[in-house]
Amino acid sequence: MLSQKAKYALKAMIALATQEEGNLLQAADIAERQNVPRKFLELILLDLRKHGLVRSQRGKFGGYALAKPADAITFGQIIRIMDGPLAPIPCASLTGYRRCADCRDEKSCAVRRTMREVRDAAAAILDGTTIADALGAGAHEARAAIGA
Amino acid sequence: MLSQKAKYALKAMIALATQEEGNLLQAADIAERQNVPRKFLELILLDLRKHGLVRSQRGKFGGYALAKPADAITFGQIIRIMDGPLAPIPCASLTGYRRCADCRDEKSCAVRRTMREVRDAAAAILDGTTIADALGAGAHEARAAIGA
DNA sequence: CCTTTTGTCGATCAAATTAGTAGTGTTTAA
DNA sequence: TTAAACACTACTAATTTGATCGACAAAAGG
Repeated sequence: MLSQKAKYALKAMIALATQEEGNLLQAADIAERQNVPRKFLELILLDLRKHGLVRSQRGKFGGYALAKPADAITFGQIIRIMDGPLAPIPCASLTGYRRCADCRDEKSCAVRRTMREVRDAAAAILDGTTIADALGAGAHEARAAIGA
Repeated sequence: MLSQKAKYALKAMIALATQEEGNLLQAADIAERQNVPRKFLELILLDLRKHGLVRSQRGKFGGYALAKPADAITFGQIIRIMDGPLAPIPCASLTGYRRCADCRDEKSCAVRRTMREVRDAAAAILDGTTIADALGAGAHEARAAIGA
């Protein structure tokens, strides 16, 4: 399951992407537009900043902006920051591998094998969808259609 | 994330599938083989029985068996029973749809659209992989290769 | 310098979920 | 009738989730 936190983070990033280059958006603005608790959103933006996805400016007329072009930020990056690995189970994760305590033989584990397939499929979509794709309603589909 | 419960359920079903037709396997046996807490496993098997995936026999020499052929039971069925919908977010679920409280316009929500893609990809794999596939190490891949 | 506005950060918290455990009952075969 | 097995209910401890609060720091403007 995607946590509320990750969902809010995605929505916030999309909101930031609607701004033109260099224009700051304030937490309170984003919170109101996206219907998200303001203080909670601040924590999320802080976290995104610490991971280099947004930059912030303090003080009067401060706010947040994307730290990179919208087409260089993927859903996968954001979700991994907020919720951790994409894999349904740690033993099937590339970025956060952990052995199952109860596993007798990982090599022959059908659960692991199938969960790896699920992970790969999810990662292909989430690492292949950028914040820029999220802006135009049909952008990703269009991209997919031409095989990009 | 796949819960321990769902993981144990999958492992238990695979264990039951190794038995020949009509042969019962006891909870204690499965628990030991698969390294799963026995009492917890009993709850899981009970749940699987109530959903018609296993049958049980009480009393001495009782135990559990699959209620249907192994190739008629999918990972998706088992996971939905234990953990609920496959979709990462309720608004992207087919089997357990629920609107997001904070959503202004679902139709244009890029998060939802992308999570639906993820759901579809996961469902394709999990509803396409059966307990029978899990037995032979390469069964599913073989099946996939011939386009079945 | 002072005030206002805004991000930063630590602490705290209530509710839900997860991963079990315990114990009692009920059925069945020998 | 007894031992072995599933059935069912109840409980609980730990963790995670989804926040909220308040003090602090910085930046801009008068």
